[in-house]
Amino acid sequence: MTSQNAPRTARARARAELTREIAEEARRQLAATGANGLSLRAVASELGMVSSALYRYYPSRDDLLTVLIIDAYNAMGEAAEAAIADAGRPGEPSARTRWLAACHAVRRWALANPHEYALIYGSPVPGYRAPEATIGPAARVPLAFGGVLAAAIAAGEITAATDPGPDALTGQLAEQAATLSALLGSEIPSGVVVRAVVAWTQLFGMLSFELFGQFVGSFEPADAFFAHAVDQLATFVGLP
Amino acid sequence: MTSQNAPRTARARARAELTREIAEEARRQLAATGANGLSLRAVASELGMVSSALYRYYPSRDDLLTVLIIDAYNAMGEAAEAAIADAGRPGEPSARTRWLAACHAVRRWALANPHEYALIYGSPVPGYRAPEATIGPAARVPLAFGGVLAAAIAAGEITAATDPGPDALTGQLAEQAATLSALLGSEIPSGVVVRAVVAWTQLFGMLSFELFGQFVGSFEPADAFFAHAVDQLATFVGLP
DNA sequence: TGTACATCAGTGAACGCGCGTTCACTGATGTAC
DNA sequence: TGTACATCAGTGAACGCGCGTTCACTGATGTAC
Repeated sequence: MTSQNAPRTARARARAELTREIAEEARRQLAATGANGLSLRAVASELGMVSSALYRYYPSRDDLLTVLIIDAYNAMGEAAEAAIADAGRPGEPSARTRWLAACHAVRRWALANPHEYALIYGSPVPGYRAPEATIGPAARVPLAFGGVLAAAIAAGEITAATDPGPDALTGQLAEQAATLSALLGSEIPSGVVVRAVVAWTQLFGMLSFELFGQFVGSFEPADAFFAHAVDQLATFVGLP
Repeated sequence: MTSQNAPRTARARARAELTREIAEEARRQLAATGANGLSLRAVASELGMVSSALYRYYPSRDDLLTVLIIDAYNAMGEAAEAAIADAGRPGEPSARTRWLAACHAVRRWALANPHEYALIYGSPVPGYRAPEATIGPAARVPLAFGGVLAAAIAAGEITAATDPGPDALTGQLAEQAATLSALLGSEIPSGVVVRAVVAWTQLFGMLSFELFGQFVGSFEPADAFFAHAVDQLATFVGLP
């Protein structure tokens, strides 16, 4: 996002600032109306410009959307990472504490930014194809959870009872889990990796249901259910 | 959807038929382009009519959308119910077999109808407020799973080990679970109900990730992971 | 069975809207000598 | 330090598109007597 050096000239400074301001205004409109309500004309006029001027900064609407998507992934990733770091302060924090803190931080972020959540975890925007630049930021949350697990393994905090016979993996799945485990750069057993992915999908399943209205009439408000579920799944993953 | 009696006059017959054909054409376009690509003008012209003629059949675009949403919920519900019924043929089917059959049926339907899945489980259509008529159909899938559980309880197939101390529920959650249990009209323990909802959200979390592209680069194709996960969660729910 | 009237389906034109994107332009800012 | 030229930001008009919805209308279908 930032160029190689701090901008020297007034022109370059103005450009950097406006590039940021456009994205910020777009984010504001996204938060207010959702991805479909994001209009270049509205963004421009809010900034006191004419719509065609935006093309000096972003080559198309999709590029602006990409920036918002990347920012949303990064914001959620940061929220999870910060929660994990903060849970580590008082002397003896267990991996489970950090794991649960990350779950709650992800939910807090999602509830505070429902349209940005929908942008990255809802139905894909029609006609939009995510470029490769989104892959890295999208991986931050899973990597944060993976980091907690890796540390837990290193500290011997994962109970061996979590990957016995029933977790024996077949061909395709075993390969995928091994690849993912290697990606996390650690010695997390495949069985634990798969259970973690189960917990990860459950987490986002709950959030989508809560935000998209599937809990209306049953587990709404979902606070208690959420807390209970992440707790049970932390155990499921093997965090004591 | 159907009027009280079979239509007598030619006019009434034609009306019933066209009402259905409009919805069918709309469903076709939804499947091809997604909810945003659904245009009254396109539907009308595909049927050889002028767009304003649709207003004799549906008062607005939102009403047509509502029909599609209800149909999608019903289709998925039927798929689950049929799978459960079919899993009951050969003499001694366990509740677990039926549960797993329902999970796989839901996934099969979702993969075959990705845009309809996105319509009901993706981000809400902007500006659209779901009317009460969608509540019943939306409940079919959860009710189908609930029915499997209720039968399992009646047959003594749920292991008691699934709701011990750790499943003790706090105020809000206990109430919600009791309400839901009563709604299923059976004696399912609250702890089992909550675990079933966890499994339910996990199921749809997986599907959304698979369909919306979050598994790209890790658990894609997701067949093996899906099978493994629903198996583990059937155990988690307490189905032996 | 036949006629007079009411109901209803479908037409075609129009309203009013907003969108992303292109393009030739002017005037300010920056750079090289 | 001053001048000549190149770069770039922002303008304003326009293109071409498609959308949902309204409305006065005509002609066919149905109904009552």
